[in-house]
This record gives sequence, structure tokens and C-alpha cells, in this order.
Amino acid sequence: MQLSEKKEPDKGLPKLEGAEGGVVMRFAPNPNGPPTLGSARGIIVNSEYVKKYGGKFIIRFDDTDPVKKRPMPEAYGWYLEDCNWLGAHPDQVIVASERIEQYYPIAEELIRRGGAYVCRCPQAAFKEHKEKGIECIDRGQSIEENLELWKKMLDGTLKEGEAVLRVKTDMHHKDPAIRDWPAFRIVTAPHPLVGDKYRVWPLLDFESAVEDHLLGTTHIIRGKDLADSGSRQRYLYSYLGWEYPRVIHWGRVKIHQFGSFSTSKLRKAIEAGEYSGWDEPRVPTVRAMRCRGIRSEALRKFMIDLGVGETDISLSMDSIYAENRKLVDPEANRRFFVWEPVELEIEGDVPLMAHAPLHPTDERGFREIPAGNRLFICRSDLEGFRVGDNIRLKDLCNVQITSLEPARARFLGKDMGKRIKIIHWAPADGVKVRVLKPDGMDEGLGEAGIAEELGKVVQFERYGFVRVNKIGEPILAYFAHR
RNA sequence: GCUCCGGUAGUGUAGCCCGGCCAAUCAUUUCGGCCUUUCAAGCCGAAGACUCGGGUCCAAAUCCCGGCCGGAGCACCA
Repeated sequence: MQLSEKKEPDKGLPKLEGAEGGVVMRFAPNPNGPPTLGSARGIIVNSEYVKKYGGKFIIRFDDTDPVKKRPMPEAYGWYLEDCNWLGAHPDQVIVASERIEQYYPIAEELIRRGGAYVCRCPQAAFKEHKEKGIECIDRGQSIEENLELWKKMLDGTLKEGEAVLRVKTDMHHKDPAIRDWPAFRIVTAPHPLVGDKYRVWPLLDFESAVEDHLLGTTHIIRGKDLADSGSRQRYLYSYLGWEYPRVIHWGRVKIHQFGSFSTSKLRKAIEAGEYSGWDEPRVPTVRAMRCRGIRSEALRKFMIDLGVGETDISLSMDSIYAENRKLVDPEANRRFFVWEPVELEIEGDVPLMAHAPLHPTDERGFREIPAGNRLFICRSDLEGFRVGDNIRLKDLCNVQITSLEPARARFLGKDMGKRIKIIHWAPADGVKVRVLKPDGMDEGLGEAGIAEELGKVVQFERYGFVRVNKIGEPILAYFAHR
């Protein structure tokens, strides 16, 4: 009994320690672009835990740097849009830049409790102090002096770069990363959302730590890059008498097909015109996946299967594609699309109309495709032929190749003979189709019915699954996968 | 330089906390075969892994120590 229990493989996400009574979890992006596949992992896994244990899922925009990680006003909405599409409906949405007012009193309280001091060391000087474990003179200031200086930061007496508020940890801490970290600095540049309303901005460790407490966060999952934050923030929690949430870390994610993706790099590339936008197939964003016809369920299943290991992982889109194929294959209509079309002239009684099933197994009717003595086939198919070859034009008839240049054939019959090479084709008056792929583009001719598939995922036979995104001249489709 | 964290098949993952059911799970991938009016799907089969060295123990993927490899932090970025 117990033995077979232990054998049972764990399904889904690993258990969360101390989550039995429900959880409060958050995903905290910087809105400097739309969510990427990396963000999707955070959104999906956090929200999935909330679904599993009950509680609250919060989206919190950590947008407290108006300059170096300047937020994009549109990106806030993009996140919410993509969250909903991913099935991660937030119970609460927080914007840090709108909550600065709440941070100031906490900073002041921290000073009162002797947990922070205003440090006027030049950046480089402090760096040296930190390396050598030397306490600077400002560190010894009285609480009153610190409160006075804090006011001077707020009222503009102290200029940008002249002072920061530091949390007192331990200048002899064995890990230099933990020593007296900065909580606030002066930034006079306007913030895209709140303008020049504030000149003293919190840094991530302060903002995040305080918000996690304010929001009642029970569990934090964050990247390994923030692994030291816990140690830093615990000092602040201890000064204030708060209880620190449980923390889990996860490693860096890379995807073979995209490399590592940083939002800021993408943003630059888009601004430089290397990509046409945030949703084109070459870009690893959630919206690009959506436009390519990747289902959110496929992404969810994939991310949940990944779990939350601390190992850095380097994955392949193949698994996501395989997951998506299972979802999309039973639904997608089949259509003919001929890339690099070459005209084929056929002599004989070629049927004038083809009846092709919309789906190979699900009986949902037929497409009527006009045929006749002039058709188009793929250049790559033609190149594989020799004069005399018997070929079946799918759902139409059998022909024999009589010439390659120009491409000619003669009608053989409609009977299903023994198994011969089968290719697809496009009618002479087919519609122009352009397919954008992660690694390029294909252009060609397709059956007219493609124009009925706007917004849908279809399978171009012998080509792959695509999503039809625009009906026009040409019709525009994004490639999902084979 | 200081500090922290990882290392199971090509990729990802289960098992590791609480050593024996592990000649190691599942998925993907690749390769065969069957089926088939798509090079899709489906079905069947195969391939492929515990980073290395010590130690503890009757017994180690699992515990301990060390090496190697990889990642991260040491910003008035997030």
C-alpha cells in the first residue's frame, strides 16, 4: 500500500511548504515591454499555486525606476491582457509608482528605529567601503540627524546623487552583497505615469520588501538573480518586526530557438526596426505566441511541467509545439497552400472541382476547390520528379509527369490506385498567401477558402499549422509549428 | 577577489528532505515498423542519464567531505 504510494510520480507543481491555509502570491514585473515567455512562467506558476491552494494572485508593477528601466505606459495593459489570456486572472493589481506615499512613512519609521541612515558618500567611495568592510561617517549619525537629512532629500535641499537612504545591516557581513544596501535615491527625471510628483524613489529591495508585507504575501517565487534579496530584506523586516514570506528561487530560462531574451534588448531591437513589433513570430513574447496560434493551455501545461527548479534551463520550443499540436490538430481545418508555386499543365479530363475533407478524421464537410487543366504545385515537389512518374494530386486525381520544363502532366484517372506519391496543389486562381515564420517567410498560392479562416488556426497540408491573421492581398498567416 | 546556488538521457522533468521497492519516471527528441488520398495525427517498438573522487553504511542518485563544471550577486537597475 505505502509502497505503491511512494512510486506514484508527482504530477503538476511541487507542494508548497506551509500553503495549506491558502496563499497570497504575486508576480511583479517591470512594465518596460509586454510579457515574454519568461514572464509567462512567472504568471502561470504563481497563479497556478493560488488556484491549487486558494488565496490571492496579485500583479504588482515594480515600476520605480523612471530612467534606467523606464516603464512603458502601454505595457501595464499588455500585462493584464496577457495574464487573462493565460488564464491567470489577478485578484488585485498594484502599481508601485502610485504607492510612493505609503513608503515614506515606513522609511521614516525605519530611521526612527535606527535601521537606516542617510548616506552622502559618493557612489564609488561607498563601493570601496563595502569591499573593505569600512563603516562610513554618516553611519554614525543620530536618528535626529538622519530624519533631518531625510527631509532634505524629500524637499530638494539634497540634489540627485548627493544622498541615499541606506538600510543598516552589517558592514562586516561575510557576503559583500548584503552590506548596507540602498533603499531610496533621488531621481528628478519625470516618471511616465506620475510625472515629477516624487523626487525620492525606492529601490527594488525596499519597494518589494515593503509591498510584500503590505500585501500579505505568503510565498515568493523569484529568479536566482534576486537570491540575495531575501538576506537583505530580512534586516528590514526584523527592524520593523515583520514576518518574512517563504521564498523559492528558480533558475534562468533560455530557449534554443530564441536565445536568452531580455525585454530591454528586445525593445531596442524593435525601436531600431529589426522587428516589426512585439507580436511578430520571431519574437518570444506571449502575444507573439498568441498570434501564431499557440494555445494558452499548451503554455500552461508546459510551464507547470517545468516546475520550479533552481537549475538554469535551456529548453526547446519543440515541447511547447508538441503540446500545442495535440490541442490544435483535432480542431484545425486543412487547407492547401503551395509555396514557391510552379504552374503545371495537365492534359486530359481533369475534374473541374475537387472535394477535399476539411478534416481527415472529424467529419465536418468538404471544401470545394476549383481545379482543371492548369494548377500550381510546389517547386520543391517538382524538383523531386522525373518524367514518367505517377503522382496523385491530393483529393483530385492521378497524373503522369510528361515534362519537367515546362512542367507538364497527363491525366491518368481518379481511381485510388496503389500507393503513389501524393502532393497537394493550388488552383490557378488561388489566393496569394504570405506566411511569417520565426526563421523567415514563405510566399505562395492557396485555396480561396483560406480567406474564411481569419483568426483561426489551420493546417496547411504538408506544411504545418498557422494562424490566419489578416485577409488581404496577400493573406497574412503566422507560422506556429509543423 | 568575496559570497551564494545548482549539476539525473540531446532537451526538460520524477525520485533526493525521511538510504534499500531505481538494472531510475514521464514528456519531448531521434530512429525503425504499422496505418493513412498530408512529409500531420494515431498505434507499436527502439535509442539514450544518476558530474568526478573519496567517506559513512549490510546497502547511496539519495547522507558527508573535496574536486570539476555551470549560473548568480557584490548598481543611487529591475
